[in-house]
Amino acid sequence: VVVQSEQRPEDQQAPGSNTCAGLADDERLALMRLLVGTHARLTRVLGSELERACGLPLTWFVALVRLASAPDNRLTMGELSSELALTSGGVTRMVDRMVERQLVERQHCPSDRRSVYVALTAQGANALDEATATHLEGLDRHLIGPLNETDRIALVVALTKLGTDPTGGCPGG
Amino acid sequence: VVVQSEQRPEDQQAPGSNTCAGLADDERLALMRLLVGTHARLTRVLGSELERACGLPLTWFVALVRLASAPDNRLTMGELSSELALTSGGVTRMVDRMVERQLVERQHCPSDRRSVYVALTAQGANALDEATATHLEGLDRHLIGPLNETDRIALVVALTKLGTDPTGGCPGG
DNA sequence: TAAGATTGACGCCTCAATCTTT
DNA sequence: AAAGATTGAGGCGTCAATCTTA
Repeated sequence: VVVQSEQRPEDQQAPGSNTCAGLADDERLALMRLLVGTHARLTRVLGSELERACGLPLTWFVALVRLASAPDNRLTMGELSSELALTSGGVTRMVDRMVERQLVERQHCPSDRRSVYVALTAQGANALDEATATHLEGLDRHLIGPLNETDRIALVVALTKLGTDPTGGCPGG
Repeated sequence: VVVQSEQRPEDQQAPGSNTCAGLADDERLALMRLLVGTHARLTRVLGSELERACGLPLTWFVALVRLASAPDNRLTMGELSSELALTSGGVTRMVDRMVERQLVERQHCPSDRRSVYVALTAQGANALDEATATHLEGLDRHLIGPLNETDRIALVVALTKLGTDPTGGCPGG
């Protein structure tokens, strides 16, 4: 069921008028703005902290986590693409860079020779171990710390509902 | 006050072990993952809908909204940079592209000749008017629709607390 | 023909250096 | 010297075309 917000007077303006004076106060835009701003700030702070401490981009860390928790510590390119909300081409290039640093390696997939596995290396596992403490501490400080338990639970509930939106559009899924 | 999460057994593993088997279930990582995923999906869907319907990138729309609600429909580059969570260089290039499409124009700032105003043009105001209906409808469908009022309010509260984190790092602010 | 992955072209951002004005 | 804005170099992602295998 689609909830149609009640019509607001600001929504109806003569075309060519002084252009949406009250638009900045729109509740829907404000919420979106909040979400985008929070995401930007959080990824920026956590990313630079992790980069400084461990020389590891935040996106690589996420990829390493997914690989580490996958069966045999490996995933196909396509699976990784879904996990990271990246296009196929984007994953190819990210994996290229991670292979260069020997954090992961490509492996043939015997059951389907079109697919290629990307597998965690020992070096990748070590890097993940080292980075984990730093990142979890950053998460505690910037994401968990400012919220009480009620906030945190409500946030999970709301984001989960948004995540299961059937009209969604993921590149890799 | 920083809430220190209770120690989880998964956090302590022998170095060089099979590497963080339970890491994927960590509550903090899961919440961050949810936030990043929701942001990615939402900006992707709303962005492509707006682009298809009006030929306007989502980031431009946000910029136009900020300009439209500013005094005299204009902001300095630095102010716009803060509003959009973009670096100074990023804003320069974005404004370059918007000037090219005649949605905004640069104006000298008499009071401080180092600054330059970016001002909404009539054409920019029209583009904003046209895009607003599409975007608000998309917001209703993808952001407001899936949530009930309780969720929505809780989401605003939580994100606001995260936004006022004193340890934050904005490029333009 | 379709699916999985890669590649080339390109868009958009960041960082650091630079220029102008304060 | 410091602040506001711009520029060049470079990183990282998307899209569309391509190649290989099913």
